[in-house]
Amino acid sequence: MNIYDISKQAGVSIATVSRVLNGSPNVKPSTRRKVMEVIDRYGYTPNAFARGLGLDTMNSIGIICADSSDLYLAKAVYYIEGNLRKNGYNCILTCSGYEHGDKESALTLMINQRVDAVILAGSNYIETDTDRNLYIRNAAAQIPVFLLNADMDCPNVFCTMCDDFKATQEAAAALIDSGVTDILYLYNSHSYSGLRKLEGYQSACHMRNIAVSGELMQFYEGSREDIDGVCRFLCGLHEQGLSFHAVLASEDMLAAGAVKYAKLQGIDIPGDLAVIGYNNSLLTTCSDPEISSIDNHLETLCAQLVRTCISVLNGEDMPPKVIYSGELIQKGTTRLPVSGSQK
Amino acid sequence: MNIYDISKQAGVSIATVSRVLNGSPNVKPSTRRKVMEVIDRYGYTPNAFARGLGLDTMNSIGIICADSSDLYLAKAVYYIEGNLRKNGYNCILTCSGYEHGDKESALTLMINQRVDAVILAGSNYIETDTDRNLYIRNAAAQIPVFLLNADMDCPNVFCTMCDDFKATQEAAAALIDSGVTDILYLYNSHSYSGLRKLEGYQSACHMRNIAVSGELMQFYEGSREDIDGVCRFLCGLHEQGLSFHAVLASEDMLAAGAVKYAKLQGIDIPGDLAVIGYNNSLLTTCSDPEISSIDNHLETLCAQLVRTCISVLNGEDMPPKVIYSGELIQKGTTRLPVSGSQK
DNA sequence: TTGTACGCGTTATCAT
DNA sequence: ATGATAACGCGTACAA
Repeated sequence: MNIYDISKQAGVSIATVSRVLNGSPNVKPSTRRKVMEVIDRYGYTPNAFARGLGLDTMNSIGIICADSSDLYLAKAVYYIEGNLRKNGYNCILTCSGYEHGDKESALTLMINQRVDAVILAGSNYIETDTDRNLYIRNAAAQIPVFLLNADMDCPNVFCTMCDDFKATQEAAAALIDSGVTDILYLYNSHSYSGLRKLEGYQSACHMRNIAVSGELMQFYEGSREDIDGVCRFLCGLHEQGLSFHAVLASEDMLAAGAVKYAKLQGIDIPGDLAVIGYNNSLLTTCSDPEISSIDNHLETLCAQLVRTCISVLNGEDMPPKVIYSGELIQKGTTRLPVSGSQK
Repeated sequence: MNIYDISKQAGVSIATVSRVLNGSPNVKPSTRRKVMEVIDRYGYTPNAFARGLGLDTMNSIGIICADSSDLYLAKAVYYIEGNLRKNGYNCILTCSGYEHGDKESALTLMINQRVDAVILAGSNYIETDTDRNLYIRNAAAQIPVFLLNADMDCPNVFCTMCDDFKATQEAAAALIDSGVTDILYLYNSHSYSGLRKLEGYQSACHMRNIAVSGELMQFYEGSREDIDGVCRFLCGLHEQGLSFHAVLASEDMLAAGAVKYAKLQGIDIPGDLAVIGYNNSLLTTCSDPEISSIDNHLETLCAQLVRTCISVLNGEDMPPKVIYSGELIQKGTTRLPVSGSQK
């Protein structure tokens, strides 16, 4: 069934059918009824490909993330997809992994699919070496690009992010103010936001006149799912004689490992070891005690990102950057006087 | 830049350009080089919409799941997407939620997008009332439908699943054989696989001549993310005087709640309470002790599902059902003599 | 080996 | 208010 068949059955031209289909006001009500009746009878829906060819859009938007099964990214994809669909857009999903080349080819593929826009979810799409971000710049020359939790100055690139620097800085400062001077900063990503968090930690130390020791900034190389690995990693540090009375982690999963470590070593939480995670994910409530964590309001971020996206596609002038604040949610692994987000 | 522009620049016809583009052998090497050179120079890629219109496919497949941020479904989406992409297909993702009407409209939308096939991930797409599965039957009349973890007899519907009945039955039997006669079965879904698991539990009880008490089969109505809610729920049962020395849960999240409950009540795990979850997800390792859980080999399932999908699209004759076995992975919340999967 | 011409199913621009 | 017809850009019979 195509538009010709419908037009014949309804005794009108294809132009009229098209008008009915697209809600044009220039159709006599009786004609509209007649056509609609035929459309309904045959359950006709216009061919999306032909429509796409004519309009040069199929109303679809690409979502690229490293790994949609990652707790945090999964949430992001979910929120973004839902919001986009509410606005009449389809979502083409690609998991690019963390390798540079794969990220680049994922983006190319997406553009060749002729999506209206592309969303890069996760800070890992921006690297410190600006040359390696060139492929995003090139993409932005063709379609608008939206970054979640990453920062890039480039025409047609729009960033929606949480101020990870400030959030981490405040959390670290709160820990210090509570009397802990040896905070272990634990991270597992060199991404843009990974570095911002690290800087936040360092900044807090400087502000409080505490020497930033290299040993207290530990990078965990293991799998993003290996909580036990984190536990072992910390036990290793412990055995090497490294002393720390707080763990500030760039991800909840690392914090969960820290809690396990403390239990294994018989260290009291939060008495002898405070633990703060990041993302305020399901992991924080699964752990015992529940993990204090920085919430970066992902749902709000995603809603805002999609709002920006839709507006840009509608030709509106939009700010290239929107920055939200994070917030420390205290649970069982800290006992800090005030909420870390109130400066 | 379109194919006409390229053909002019290369001094050939569009047919030749098309042949080069699609790797036809009937092109003189020198001509091919000449055309390729122009294509590369302009970075030309064929218009996907026009291609789609002509070929009646854009090589895209719809993935529908209730909630892509759910720990289990997120994994499923990830595995499926990766495998499909390896085979040259794009994935259009939709989260339908758990409401019947929304599931139906999600499927309709997908079909109108003219995807080559649609994958329904999660057992919640098949309901016990067969009338409510009619929309899937209708969809299958148009494109092949692939179900992950659900069972349906219908032409053009292909099911890839784990034998949840058997896995649960074996786990329950193992618990009983270890001396526990009051196993609390905890579940939160009336989906197809949810019921199969419940039946597995009941079957094990029957096999071991244990009366199946309605009180020992508890449905948790709260949020899928509220581990604390589960904990409170169990505390409530405890206060009401319900006695149970094992919890068999249809999902890891419920099991995590059970572990919390035991700790709160000072109940020894696994001594006085054994706990078994389902899915063997990240939650099992976050908990302390780590949670024994039934692994239904999701990655294998997804790989198989995609294999079937690709084969069907290639016109091969494929079995409508493929059923794998689950496997009990013992961790800290049980101490059963042998692996539950070896009967 | 290469080129011509048509079909794919829309939307949009003209007339009428 | 309605109809005829030209794009849209590609793949592909068919012809050469």
